[in-house]
Amino acid sequence: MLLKFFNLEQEKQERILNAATKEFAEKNYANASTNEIVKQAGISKGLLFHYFKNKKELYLFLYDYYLELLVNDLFANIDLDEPDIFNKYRSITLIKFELMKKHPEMFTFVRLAFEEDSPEIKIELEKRNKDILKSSYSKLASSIDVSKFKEGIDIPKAMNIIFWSLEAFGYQKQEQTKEIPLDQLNIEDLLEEMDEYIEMLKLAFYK
Amino acid sequence: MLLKFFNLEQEKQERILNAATKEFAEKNYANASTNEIVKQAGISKGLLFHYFKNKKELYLFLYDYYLELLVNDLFANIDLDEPDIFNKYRSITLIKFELMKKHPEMFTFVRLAFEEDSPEIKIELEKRNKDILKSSYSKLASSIDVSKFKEGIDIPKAMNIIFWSLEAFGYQKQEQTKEIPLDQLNIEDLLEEMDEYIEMLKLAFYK
Amino acid sequence: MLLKFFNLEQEKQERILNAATKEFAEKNYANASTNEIVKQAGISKGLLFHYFKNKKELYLFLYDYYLELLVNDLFANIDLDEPDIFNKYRSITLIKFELMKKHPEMFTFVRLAFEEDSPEIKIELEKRNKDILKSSYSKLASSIDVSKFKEGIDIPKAMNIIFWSLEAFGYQKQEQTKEIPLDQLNIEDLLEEMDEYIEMLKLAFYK
Amino acid sequence: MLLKFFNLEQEKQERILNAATKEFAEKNYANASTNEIVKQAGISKGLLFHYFKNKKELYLFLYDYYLELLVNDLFANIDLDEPDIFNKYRSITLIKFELMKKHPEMFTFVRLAFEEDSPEIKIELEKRNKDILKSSYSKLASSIDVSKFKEGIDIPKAMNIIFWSLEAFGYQKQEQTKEIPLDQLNIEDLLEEMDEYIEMLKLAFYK
DNA sequence: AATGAATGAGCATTCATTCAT
DNA sequence: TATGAATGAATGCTCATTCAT
Repeated sequence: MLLKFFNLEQEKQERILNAATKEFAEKNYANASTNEIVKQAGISKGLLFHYFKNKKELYLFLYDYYLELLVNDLFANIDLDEPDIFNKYRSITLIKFELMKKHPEMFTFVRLAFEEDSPEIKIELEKRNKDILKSSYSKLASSIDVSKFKEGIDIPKAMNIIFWSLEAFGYQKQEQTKEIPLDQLNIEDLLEEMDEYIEMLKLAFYK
Repeated sequence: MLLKFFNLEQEKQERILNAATKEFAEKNYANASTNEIVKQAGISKGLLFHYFKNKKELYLFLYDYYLELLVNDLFANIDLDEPDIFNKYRSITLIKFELMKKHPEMFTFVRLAFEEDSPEIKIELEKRNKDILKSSYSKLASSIDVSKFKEGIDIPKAMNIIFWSLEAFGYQKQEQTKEIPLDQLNIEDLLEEMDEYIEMLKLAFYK
Repeated sequence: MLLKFFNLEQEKQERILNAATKEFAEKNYANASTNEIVKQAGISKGLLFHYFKNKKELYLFLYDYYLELLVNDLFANIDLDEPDIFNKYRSITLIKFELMKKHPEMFTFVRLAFEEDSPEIKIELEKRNKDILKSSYSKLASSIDVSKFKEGIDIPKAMNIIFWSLEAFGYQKQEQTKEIPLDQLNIEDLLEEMDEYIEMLKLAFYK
Repeated sequence: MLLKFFNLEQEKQERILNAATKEFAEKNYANASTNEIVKQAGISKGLLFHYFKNKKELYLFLYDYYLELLVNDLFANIDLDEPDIFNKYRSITLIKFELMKKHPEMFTFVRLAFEEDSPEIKIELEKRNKDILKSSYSKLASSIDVSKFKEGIDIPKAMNIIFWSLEAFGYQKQEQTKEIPLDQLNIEDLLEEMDEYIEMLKLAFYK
């Protein structure tokens, strides 16, 4: 059913995708207006609903589309066999910030999607996330060399602490840099601060 | 201007508050319908707007009302002079979960408020939060006995890791217990698991 | 039925009258809000409708009240026996402008009433005006010394031209002076210009 | 943006225009109900706002539409080079009454517009009128042959008197004929009476 | 006399979606 | 494939008026 959409000329596809992404990223699902989307995309009302049977499907299509893109980019750039969890997490963060710099609208869209409250959407989103996150997580956790951890430590819990701390650090930075124009975002500085946290966590949990 | 509302008979006040809280907690600000609220509260269209000049004021009233309630409850039940950061944080969590059990709708409302995207609301919310959070945080951090921390450790960073980890733990549990009927929520078990994390963090950062 | 109102303490009567006059003068009948009136008057919703059974009756009461006041003032200050139509009209204009200076709100109210479009009101207003205007006109026209007019002239028509011209002049001035603060209104200047028109009309129609 | 509207089938355009004109002419801007308009026009709520983004734009569209129509009709039927001010004014009046007979609702609408009090509208209307009236007036006054006026007379003032008197005459007649079914309006009689006024004014101001 | 809580029909406007062309 | 006219339920909100106290 969505093949139809991909048969459209590339350029029109992009206009539609960009317009929709922007609108959803600015307003969230419920507040976004299909009217605004078609206006921005320069297409007719009918056409949008020709390709996407309703607003919900359009939204979910975008979500799937970007999530795949994100995951692909992630796995393309990461060394899955990296045994050190800190190195691994460090590169994930690096990739994330670079993506954020390259595709800010997509990034905001996806982040907003995680906070989506509209009941119709929420359920669908959670379904998708459960699978994705579980499989991604296991891929990331798989090759970790647990022998580096101190003896007697509860390794899953330790990894949770590491994960939560670095995630929270990243989120905090994202919030702080929201006002800063993205092209001035200095990734070097970010990583430097992150490394200090990593050092502390290493000291805590590594032999 | 809001004194008017408090002069209403207790029972009607509650009906209105409950109906509004529920609606906002289920749908967020933009999606919530004042129509639905009055229907649920069993009052007329006009009455709602007699007491709250518009949807925004109603929402913000609820937010202020609950935030005060939350903060009061917190500071009434916490020992501010407790010098051990873990003990302190542990009791905060305990209070939070008990509040959640007692006033689940209020809790969801406030949590949702933090993720609110509607621009008109967001700004107002941020104004309120900046003050509240800053003052609350400083009250909580004030009496902490830093002499318990290992020599040479970056204490603010360590406290961040502690804060982030326990916060994330709480959040994760909240998510997991969302499906569970709240009256079956076993706080004992939660605390037990939390204590394991606390133990690990103590080992990591305390002398 | 309105006796009730006049039994109120003087000061409250005035507060109500002033508030209502101001509101109607600013917004016209349909747009005026009884809510705003009671707020301005510092009385309760119920009281207003205790004294005036509805908005319409309040409006019409004000109209009657002011029209009588206006007509009384006019006839108290004018020499009805003045035989020269120009002198007579000149003094009417003088009185009008002085009234306008003294009671601007009342004046605006009455002027607006003449342009009222709300169907319910319009009919009532027209009923009142027909009587008032007819009787006033005849009083004004009665003592006029027609012997001053040129022979062979159609006197009623000539008086129409005089009446229309001076009325239009007054209206035009009123429009022009709308922006000027009323206390700076220079009546001398107005009369001087008016006298030039009067001179031309005398030349045209008088012997 | 309004081209959309003109692409509608003629008949539906007219139904909408007529319904709106009638409603505004009967009730003025603030009191007119878009609900009533769509009901009268036999269209859906949404459609009206598909073509006119809000009530204000609809109103202003009608105003512009009719004013242009009026002005065009006027200038198409009037001899701009007619040097005699009375002849010129006489034909204007003739055209006006014929228009009134042909399009009574439009006429009432425009007349009412001049008395509009709603602030949002008033400003827009005044903007439009300032230009129109100025340019129209100058076109009408341009070719007047002032050599016909008596020596020593203040010509602008004389022209004011002429203008005011004939305008007032027209207005009075309009009021009087309001109750009369328009198709019985006898323009001949009107002109005859008008000519008597004209004769008096000529006698007064012409050599 | 005086209050102000309560009503509910009414308002303008928005919106996703359908469908004839 | 593409248009955009058309729908009508739903939205937040206002208002004059009533009525128990």
